[in-house]
Amino acid sequence: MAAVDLSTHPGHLARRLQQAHYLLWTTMVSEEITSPQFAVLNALVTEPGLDQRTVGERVGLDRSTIAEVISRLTRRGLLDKVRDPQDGRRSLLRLTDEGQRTHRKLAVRTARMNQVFLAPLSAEEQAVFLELIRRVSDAAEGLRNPAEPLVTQG
Amino acid sequence: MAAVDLSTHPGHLARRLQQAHYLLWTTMVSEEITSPQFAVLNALVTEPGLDQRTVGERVGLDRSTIAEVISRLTRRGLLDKVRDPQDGRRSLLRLTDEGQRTHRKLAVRTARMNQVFLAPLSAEEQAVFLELIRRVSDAAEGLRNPAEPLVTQG
DNA sequence: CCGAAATACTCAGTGCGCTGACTAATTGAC
DNA sequence: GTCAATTAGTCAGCGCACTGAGTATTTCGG
Repeated sequence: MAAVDLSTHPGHLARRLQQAHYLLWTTMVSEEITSPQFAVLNALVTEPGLDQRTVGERVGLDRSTIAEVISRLTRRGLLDKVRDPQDGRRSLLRLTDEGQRTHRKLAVRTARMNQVFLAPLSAEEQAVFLELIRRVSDAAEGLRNPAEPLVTQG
Repeated sequence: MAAVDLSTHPGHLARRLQQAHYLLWTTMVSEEITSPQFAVLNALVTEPGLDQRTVGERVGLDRSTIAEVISRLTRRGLLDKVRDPQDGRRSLLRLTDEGQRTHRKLAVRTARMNQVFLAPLSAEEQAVFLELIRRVSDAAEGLRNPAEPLVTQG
């Protein structure tokens, strides 16, 4: 008794949504390169030479996870990783030619996949969908760091 | 060049949404019991005595993952697992008293958390949000099993 | 200049999520 | 009744995601 209807729980739905996306990704985009890995490649297309931490920030991965993702991409030869001569703490990242090619190829497939994924929604619904997810995520993200409390009441 | 704007990619947003939810869950609901674990408890409140595979189906977890989740819940003493005397392949699951109590407690907190999570949206937006996620997930899920092709054209 | 604080990264540990290969039990065709 | 197919669950392996502890490097206060 007193069980809950999970289909009204955004967290549960978010998990299901991600699983659905994973499924579509592996069938329509790539079985080798994952969606987070593609996100990293994409970040480095825009800003080559970023350090590891910043890439993680761009794509929304913490220090540990980004380290693993990068190690896999490096192993596959899609990425070069060098110590920053100016700051020995940093690792600077750059796509290899192979990484560039892979990004281009997957970008095309990803666009197709997104169309299929969103096909059940009308064009207006698609826009609303993306906007609502963004707003909810951003707001929750904001709760993370109390962002230097404007006035420490009391 | 030719980089893509990930904020228009539902998969990327889905991942961020789940991370945001994870964050809120651990701070507002429980650091011990995870959201998928709660989903399992919840399924067994409604239908005690379900077998492992069916529970997985109810909450959307594959055979391997559900096995791990159940093993953790069993270790914590929230679940009892017994071989089905009628069918020796099955494991039948049932909440312990402790499991019942835990479910009740977390159900309350989860409701509060959902309110906070969805607070950035108006009431109508919240309804739309949940409905759109459901439609997209269900549709993608449907692509999984071609559902016995009606007519094998050709 | 020197020591403390901050910063970038690594490592160990936990948990979710998937696949493919395997085992054990049941069911069904014959 | 026997053998093949199906079904439930386990196990190994990969990958994402987080925390907390530890290391190396830089920066900053004095």
